[in-house]
Amino acid sequence: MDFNAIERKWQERWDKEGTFKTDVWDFSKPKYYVLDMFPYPSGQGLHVGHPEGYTATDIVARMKRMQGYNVLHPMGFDAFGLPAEQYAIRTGNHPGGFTEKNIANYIRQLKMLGFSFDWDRTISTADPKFYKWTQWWFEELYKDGLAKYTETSVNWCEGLGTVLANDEIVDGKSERGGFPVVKRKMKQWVIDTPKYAERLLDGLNEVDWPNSTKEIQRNWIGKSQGAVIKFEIYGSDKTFEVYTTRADTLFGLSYCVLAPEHKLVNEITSKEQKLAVEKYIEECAKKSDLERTSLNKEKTGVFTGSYAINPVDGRKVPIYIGDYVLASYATGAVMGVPAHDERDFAFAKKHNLPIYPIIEGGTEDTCFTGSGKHINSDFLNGLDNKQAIAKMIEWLEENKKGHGTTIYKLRDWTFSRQRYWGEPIPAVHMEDGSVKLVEKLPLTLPEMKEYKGKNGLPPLENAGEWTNVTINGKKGKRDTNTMPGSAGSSWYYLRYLDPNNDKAMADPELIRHWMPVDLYVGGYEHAVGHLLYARFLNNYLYDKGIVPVKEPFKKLFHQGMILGENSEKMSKSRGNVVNPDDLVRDYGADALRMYEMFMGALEDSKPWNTTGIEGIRKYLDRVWRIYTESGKIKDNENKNLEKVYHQTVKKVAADYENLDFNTAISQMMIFTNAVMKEEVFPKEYAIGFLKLLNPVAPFMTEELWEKVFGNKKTIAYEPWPTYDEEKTKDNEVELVVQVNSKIVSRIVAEANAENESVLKLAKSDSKVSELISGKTIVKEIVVPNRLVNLIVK
RNA sequence: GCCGAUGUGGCGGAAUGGCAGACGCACGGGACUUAAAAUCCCGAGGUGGCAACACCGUGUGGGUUCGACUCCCACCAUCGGCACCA
Repeated sequence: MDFNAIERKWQERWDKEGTFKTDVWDFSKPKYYVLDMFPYPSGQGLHVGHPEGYTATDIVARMKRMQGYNVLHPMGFDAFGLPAEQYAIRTGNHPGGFTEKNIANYIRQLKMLGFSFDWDRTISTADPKFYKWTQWWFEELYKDGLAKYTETSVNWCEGLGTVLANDEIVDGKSERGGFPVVKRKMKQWVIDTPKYAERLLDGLNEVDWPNSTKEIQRNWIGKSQGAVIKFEIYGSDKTFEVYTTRADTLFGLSYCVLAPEHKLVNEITSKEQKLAVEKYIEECAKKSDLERTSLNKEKTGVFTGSYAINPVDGRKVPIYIGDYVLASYATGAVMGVPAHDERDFAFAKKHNLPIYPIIEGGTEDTCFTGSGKHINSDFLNGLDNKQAIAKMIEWLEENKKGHGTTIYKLRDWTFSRQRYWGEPIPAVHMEDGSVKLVEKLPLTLPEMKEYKGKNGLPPLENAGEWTNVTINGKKGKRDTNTMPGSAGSSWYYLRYLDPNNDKAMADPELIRHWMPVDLYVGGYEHAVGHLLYARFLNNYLYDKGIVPVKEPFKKLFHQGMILGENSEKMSKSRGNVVNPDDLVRDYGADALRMYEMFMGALEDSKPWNTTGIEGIRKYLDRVWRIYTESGKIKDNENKNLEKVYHQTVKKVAADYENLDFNTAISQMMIFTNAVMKEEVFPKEYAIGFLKLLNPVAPFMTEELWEKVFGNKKTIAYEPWPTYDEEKTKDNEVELVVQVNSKIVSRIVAEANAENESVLKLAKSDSKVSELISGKTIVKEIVVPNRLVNLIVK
């Protein structure tokens, strides 16, 4: 069988006949929206990991079509990104051309692999028709006060010459390139995602997502309940606030620490300490995040010369600055209770500060973080931690010294990138310092002679006239930053519904009909970045009445990684990369799809094995021969195959639905193994099985559908086979008989027989009766159709 | 350190609390062939035994249960996430 020729034939046929075009306005059938995370079109083309997730969704899409759903199964390209920009810098060519070429190659490969995408709806985030609407929602966020242009402390990456968001940093280095990242103050566009923190947390309870992903998002949002406590400064009218989850330990206070960047530091530093404090601040500023965290476990700090007054007992305690306190979290100041907090303990030890135990179990020279009764704590004495926290917050609120509060770790979404190849931020900075939005969208990227930024400034600074704008006679300058990669990917799933609409993101009626996405499959690495931003934006669009649901992705699944044959991550340097083009040439797309689905559970990482795909190729050849050469397919019945056929129809559909493709394929193999033993393969079963196999191996099954059964129309919309539950079961079943939980025999009984008769049968078995004779039966256990267990003494 | 996941033959992996190892790969034997490949049939967790069969066996140690890969507790290992978040 010439699988290459067959696959080519059907690719062309599907293309020509528009087999997989979706009429999104056909509301007569139930909808099913099945989506893949769209790829960045790199110069290398697809790697074998891509077809894994794409085959999974394609199988579901194909089955759902046959089950009568109107299926939307689109594909597009996350086309802005660093490699294209670096290519442009290197060659002087526009990154757009490079990107388009890569997209064309991706489309070729995706068609080659037989994915049933509707190619009329494909999108590219770098297309002005698309990013017009990325810019549009940015402007809406600005109007609603959620996008802000402010001076903030940002993650600056010198190596990339740009600012990065928290999720783009791994171990204090940039995710791309691994360059060091430092904190820097810059005027930046940021989006107020923390405003949605609570809702983003709540929404996780509504969605069918992997637990671990939900947990990662919960940790990232980082909800914390505690109290803000207000401290007065001795001999001054200034105050500052600390945040603590352990308000109950206020009686154990021995000092306070402000972050080095805290705005009060200058004002409260005494003359004597000024030099030391300034030196310390300077040292901190120079350190990267990495140095400040991992290399600096020692709790450094400097005394400011000022004292705070403990609001609950009036005692004076010294105020320090120390970089273990983060300016960006909560109030940027903490209270030091060394007796009951490990970090405070380490700090106190280093700086010779007193330790006041206030919970039973604590001492003056240890750190006790457990629970216990409070002591030396006035009105808290005798209470446990939980009661004491509540009581203290009550006291603080009554005395106006503080209040209970909830805070989140989730930070603003840093939205400016100092790059060329991204969506231009549609804002103009006027001479008077105000910001005006660009009214006519899209604001397209200008052509450039030079794509590299100069002197640490964004490349668009060199765009000449493009940057200068006059609005109502007043001069201004365009924002020269571009948006992050996560901007376009935060809403692309809406655009597939209506990719050419120039009046809206998509027609409101279509959004109402098609959202949410029913199944979304993509890599685990997006567990926070993309998946959190998309949820944020969707929630926002929900508030604006644009989207009918808060959560955009009802069911989410992460495919695992395909490792090299040596169980290591595939990489050029390890020399263990396998290429989809080669595999399709040698084994066919059907075999590649089927093998990747058969390797193991979709979510697991699993090593590539060349003999494995050879085995699948042989299996497909065997199926081909059964249909074309065996002469077994006849109109006759064959009772021998009845049960296994109905079981197979049942199991395959259920497994596809649950994305358990490996066991679905096993079941299909069990079925064909049974067919191999028979002389007659009833035509009804042959057709049914072909339909079951079609989602996995679409090319070969289309060919057999035409060649063997003489059909002129595609199999893609043929009704999905049904099964008869009764016929999946045996009339007779074999039961295991145990005596004292040890298997001693097997009996054959009628299916669903009464327990009484099964027991009788079991006891009459010769081996069993031998073992139980002369003994007392203490207990009789019958598991219907499975087992009998007799406990004897 | 905290959170999450995983641990089963030579390998990839199956098993609503009920026959562990389905299905496949690799392997061994056989048929076909002058021969090889392909194909088809058969075998196979480990140990002992000619064999029937016996014993052992799902990371380790306990527990619940008539019965545990499955549930509970503790521990070990691997992977992923967060990490001075007060």
